[in-house]
Amino acid sequence: MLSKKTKYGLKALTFLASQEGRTPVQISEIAKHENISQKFLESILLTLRKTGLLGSKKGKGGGYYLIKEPKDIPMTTVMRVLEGPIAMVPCVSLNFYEKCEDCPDEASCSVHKLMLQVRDSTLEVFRNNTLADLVP
Amino acid sequence: MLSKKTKYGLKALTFLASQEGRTPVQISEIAKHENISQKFLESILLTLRKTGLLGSKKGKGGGYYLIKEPKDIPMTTVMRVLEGPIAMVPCVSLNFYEKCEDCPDEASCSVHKLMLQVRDSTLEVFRNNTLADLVP
DNA sequence: TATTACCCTATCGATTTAATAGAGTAAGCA
DNA sequence: TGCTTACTCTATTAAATCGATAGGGTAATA
Repeated sequence: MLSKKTKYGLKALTFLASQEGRTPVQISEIAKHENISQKFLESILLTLRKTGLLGSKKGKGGGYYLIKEPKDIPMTTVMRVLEGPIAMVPCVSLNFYEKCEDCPDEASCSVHKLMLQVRDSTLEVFRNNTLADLVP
Repeated sequence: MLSKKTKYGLKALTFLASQEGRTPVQISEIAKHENISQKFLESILLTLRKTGLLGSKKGKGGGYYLIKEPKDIPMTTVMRVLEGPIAMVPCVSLNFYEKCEDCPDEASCSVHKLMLQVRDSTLEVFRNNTLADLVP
């Protein structure tokens, strides 16, 4: 299940991408427009800034803005920052790999085999979509 | 993230599918072979029986067994029983649809659009795999 | 009729999630 | 300079979920 954090994050990014220029947008404006708890959104935007997806400006006329062009922001990046691993199981994750405790042999694991396919097909979707594709 | 319940359920089903005949297999044997907590596995197998995927036999020589042939058990069915919705968001779920509380218009929702693609690609994987395909 | 093994309910600790509160700090403007 | 605005950070919390465990009940078979 997609977390609210990811959902809100995606909506906020899309909203920023839909702006005319790249002038800072206040948190309160984003929160209001997307029906998001402002305080919760604050922490999400902070994460996105720390990862280098967003920039921020303090003081009057401040807010958050996109650093790169929407078409240069692939969904793989966004999803990994917000949701974490794209794979449904750590043992098939590219960026967050972990061995299963149970499961003596990965190669002969039925779950592994299936989830590998799911990961690849999901990954393809995210690779084929940039932030620009999400803007209505 | 895939729940342990689903993971264990898949492993148990695969193990049953790999058996020679369709004679009942004891819970304890499955649990031991797959490194699963026996009590936890009990509840999982119970679910699978109630859904009609497994049959059970009590008493000496009892246990669980597959009712249908592995090749006639699509992964879509198994995943929906064990994991629930295949979609990452209720508003794009075929079998567990729910409207988002926020989000005034589904058609223009960026998250909706993206998650629809993910659902379709994941669904295709599950439709192309039956239990028989999981057996090593 | 005794044993085996499935069946069911209840509980529990740990973790995660979503949200809230409140204080702190930097930037811009008069 | 001083005030306002708006981002920044820490801490807390309520609720939900997950994974696991315990223990007794019951039906079927040898």
